Amino acid sequence: MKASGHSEVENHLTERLGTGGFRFTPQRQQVYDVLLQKRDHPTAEEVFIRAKQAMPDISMATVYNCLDALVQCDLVRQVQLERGATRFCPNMEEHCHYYCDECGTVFDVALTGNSAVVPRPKGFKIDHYEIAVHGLCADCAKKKK
Amino acid sequence: MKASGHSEVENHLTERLGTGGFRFTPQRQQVYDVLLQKRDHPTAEEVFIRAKQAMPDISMATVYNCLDALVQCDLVRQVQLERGATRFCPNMEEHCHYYCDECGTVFDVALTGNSAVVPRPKGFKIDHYEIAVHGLCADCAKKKK
DNA sequence: TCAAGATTTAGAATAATTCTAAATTTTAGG
DNA sequence: CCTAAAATTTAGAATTATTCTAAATCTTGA
Repeated sequence: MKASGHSEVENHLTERLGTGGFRFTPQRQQVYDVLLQKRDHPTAEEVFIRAKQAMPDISMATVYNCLDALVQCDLVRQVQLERGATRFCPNMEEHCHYYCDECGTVFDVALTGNSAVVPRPKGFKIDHYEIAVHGLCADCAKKKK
Repeated sequence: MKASGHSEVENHLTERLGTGGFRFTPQRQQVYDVLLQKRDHPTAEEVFIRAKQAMPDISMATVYNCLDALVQCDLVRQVQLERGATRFCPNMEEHCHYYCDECGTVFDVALTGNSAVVPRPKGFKIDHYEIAVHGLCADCAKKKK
């Protein structure tokens, strides 16, 4: 099932953009859609390629602009897992990223109540945190054995 | 007090390099020393600049080579906090990184027993994890208020 | 003492991101 | 509806970060 129908997601997007002082634009919607439609933590480059399918004239600079706007609106997270390109993730629930150092796959695992509580050092005002778990995914672990 | 005296750190370095299939070299020692001497999570560029003070002929490619070797030997961690340059950290204890989005300062906070337990998804073989906490450091939080 | 393999080096090449300036779009006010 | 101001988009240049390459140098073990 595709998250295609208008209204809900789109309203959310418009509202959040507005709150952040940004305008709604078709490009921002397109970029957000790309992230929602395939949640494989794409890089900006990959988002660009996918967005071009529906919007052939979109430019790389715009993709970065859109991604940055979405990040500032708390609709999308930036994820840094390795040297090189940043990835983007539209899942705003508390979760960790599991990264396979062998094949590069990334997946989310929700953080439930008791797991992962970070210390609160005096005076530091926490905005958010990112947990990246490195290792071998089930498939690669099996192959290596 | 500087961690200058030979033997201990140096032995550890030699041993770890050996285990990882690497040779001990003065450059690797120098790069490791730079990381130990000022634990402010420098980028490769910063390591390069500092290393050159004691070893003017060292090259950037060597700095990367040394950092990579140290990372593979579990003597150093790579830390990705923002878009852009990777940082390096010689603290191998379990800890989180607190990053001030305003001024860019980074500091470590040890993870004590009860804090931060990541889920163990079936089949995934965890190698290590990185926790990055974003927000405002005490100083910047104060100024903003 | 020598050959093989590892490491270093400078510089070129590539990749990722940011910047720039002009064109376009959108918005609010009249 | 019309217009000026502000935001956004665009292509391409510029910058930054990292990787690659090939030649020179250093180990190391036979």
